[in-house]
Amino acid sequence: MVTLKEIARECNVSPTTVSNILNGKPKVGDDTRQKVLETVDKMGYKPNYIAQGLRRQETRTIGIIVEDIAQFTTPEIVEGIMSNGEEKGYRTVVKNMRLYARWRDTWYGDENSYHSILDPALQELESIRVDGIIYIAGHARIINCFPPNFPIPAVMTYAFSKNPDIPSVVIDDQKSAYEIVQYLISKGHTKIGVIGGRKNNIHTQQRLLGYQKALFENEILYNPNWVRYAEWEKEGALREARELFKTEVTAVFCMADRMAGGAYACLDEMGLRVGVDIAVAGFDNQNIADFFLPGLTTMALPLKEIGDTAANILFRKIQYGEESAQKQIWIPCKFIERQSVHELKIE
Amino acid sequence: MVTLKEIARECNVSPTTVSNILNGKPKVGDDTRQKVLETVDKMGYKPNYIAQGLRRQETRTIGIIVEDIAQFTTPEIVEGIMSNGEEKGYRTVVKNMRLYARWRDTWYGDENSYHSILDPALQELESIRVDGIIYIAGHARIINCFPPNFPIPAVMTYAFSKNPDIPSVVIDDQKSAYEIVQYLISKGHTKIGVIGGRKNNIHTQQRLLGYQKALFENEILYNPNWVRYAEWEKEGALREARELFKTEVTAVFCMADRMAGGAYACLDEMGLRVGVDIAVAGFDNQNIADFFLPGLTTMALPLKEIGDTAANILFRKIQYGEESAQKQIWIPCKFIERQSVHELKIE
DNA sequence: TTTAAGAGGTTTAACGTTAAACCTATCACG
DNA sequence: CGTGATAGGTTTAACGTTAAACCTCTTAAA
Repeated sequence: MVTLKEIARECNVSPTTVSNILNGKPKVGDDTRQKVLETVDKMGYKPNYIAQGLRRQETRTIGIIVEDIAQFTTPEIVEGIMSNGEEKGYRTVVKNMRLYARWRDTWYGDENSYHSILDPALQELESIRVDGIIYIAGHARIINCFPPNFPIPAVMTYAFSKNPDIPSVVIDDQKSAYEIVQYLISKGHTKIGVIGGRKNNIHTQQRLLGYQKALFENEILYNPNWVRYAEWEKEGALREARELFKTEVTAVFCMADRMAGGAYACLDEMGLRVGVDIAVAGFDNQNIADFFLPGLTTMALPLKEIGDTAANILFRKIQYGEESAQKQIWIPCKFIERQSVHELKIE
Repeated sequence: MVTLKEIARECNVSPTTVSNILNGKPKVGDDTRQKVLETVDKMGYKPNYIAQGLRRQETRTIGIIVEDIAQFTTPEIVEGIMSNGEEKGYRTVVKNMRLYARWRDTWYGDENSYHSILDPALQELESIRVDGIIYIAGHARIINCFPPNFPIPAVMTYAFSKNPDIPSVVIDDQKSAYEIVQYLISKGHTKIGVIGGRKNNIHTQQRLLGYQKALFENEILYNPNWVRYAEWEKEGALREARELFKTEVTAVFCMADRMAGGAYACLDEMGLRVGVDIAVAGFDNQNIADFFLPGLTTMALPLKEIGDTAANILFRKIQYGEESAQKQIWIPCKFIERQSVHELKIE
């Protein structure tokens, strides 16, 4: 590979001059500049970022740690970070922990095995000397990821950090659930079932709060028998839906589109029609939602915005040392209306 | 950050000795080794990969260029590459070109604007001094990506390279299409429609060949009126399905699950039932397929395997300079049976 | 007793770039 | 005519690591 020195020798100038020209420093003659630029082009010189990084003591690289790159929420957050970083001249390195691939059902294994995956990843990002780190959680909860006094600027997304110094950018579960349940109520539904995710999961809890708040504000009594839990999966939701639809509910709020799939399947079994006999609302706007028949009304996760916001916070910290005042940023989801919720006729 | 020198001073040995210990070189005394390792641990030393890379002239990093990280085929290929690379001690850097985000409908813009995106990405990977590059195409075709005599070992996936020196790992469209059409025929269908992707796209062409081959082997006449094209999207497929189902076809082979969604929607409009009145087969096994009602019978793309295979070829080249004998590797898809294809009753 | 072969290191230089300090010729101005 | 400023450079050293060459002491064998 061609180096600065070779360009310098070819042009009879010092390497420093070549470096100055390529970095737009002043104090270079016009003809020298032109000759050097021509030679750079001719010899196909590519700056060596490794050497630059060593000398400048900054890599202009940020690390992204991802619990699972194949998890449907991840790529769009990554995209949000990358397109923000690109504007500011930063590269990105993605480390994939592949948690789901490793522990499909338990998701985080125990704390020890989680750290046996995480620590090498963190180690490596430190060794690459990234200027900052963004962590993308997969199936959120509170994560004990960055140790106290972690030396590299870092931001958590899609989950909260146990280390309170680390800012978190998360979706506003409660508000979003509140909104979609309000919508169900506005369509005349009052007997509204819920199929939630894992029972003690923070998302499930928050969305349940939003549901309760909407009921409360409309003076609808909360009925715990209509609230069921299904581990975020279609099969579980199918199982729970079979029980739920034995009651008099006219609508169901599923906390994931995947689980709405279970509700659809159940209603299909029963010979009932979604959006005619029973209303179904989802959550996520996962790409599957558009393929349901009828289309699934749901809340779209603001994934790109999460990535973008996290990147903004990180870069403010990297570039100006600015600590984010607000440690927890809640981003609202966006309501997507399709055809799975009908107006309830008043008898 | 702690450096080798500081560890060395602390232990009263030379930096070389510390380096030797950390790199498992022989010729170090047991007590020196132990003292150094303890100090490394105590002072929290993290090797500086930047400096290592400069000195060793290898970065143990491979670059992945991705047309679109949010494209559903991409993350799993990336995962395949990463998990292979990780085993061999290689890091990965992902460059996202975001082609789809930029040119939603045209996909590649013209050759010039494509290169105005690609070239900086390639440049950058050269500047990082990656040891090798894998390109992941999004919406495949033949791609003019790596120039002749490109100095870094490279592999193309999901599409062919115009540069014949670059090995390509692609799915075996023809064989896979052949298989699924054979399956339709085995269920008694002979009047089989097709909804293809873009007309001149290489995938469409190859899958059409597979379709024709299956017909031919079963002595079924090819009827061009039953073959329609829909730009890989649901809406187009819905439009084409409305025409197609005016004919006497009893089954349709859709070249993408998304397009099968259009066929389902059309049959729903017509009050016909998938897997009872009309059989539908898809292609991709995109995550949506499992949510169709009834579940969509389709061919699963071997995405992880593509990534894994590409990485193997690349590492053979990087580590042993071994040129891949076979420049084009075809990986077959896997048949996934669900309920969208029924046995045709003989009248 | 001499020699050879290790064990257990150390010293030096280099990877490619650039910050900081330094040098020289030219020109304007009091 | 001397001084200072400026344009247009050059030289040196350093970023953190490691390959290669070198050194010294001990031990065993001839």
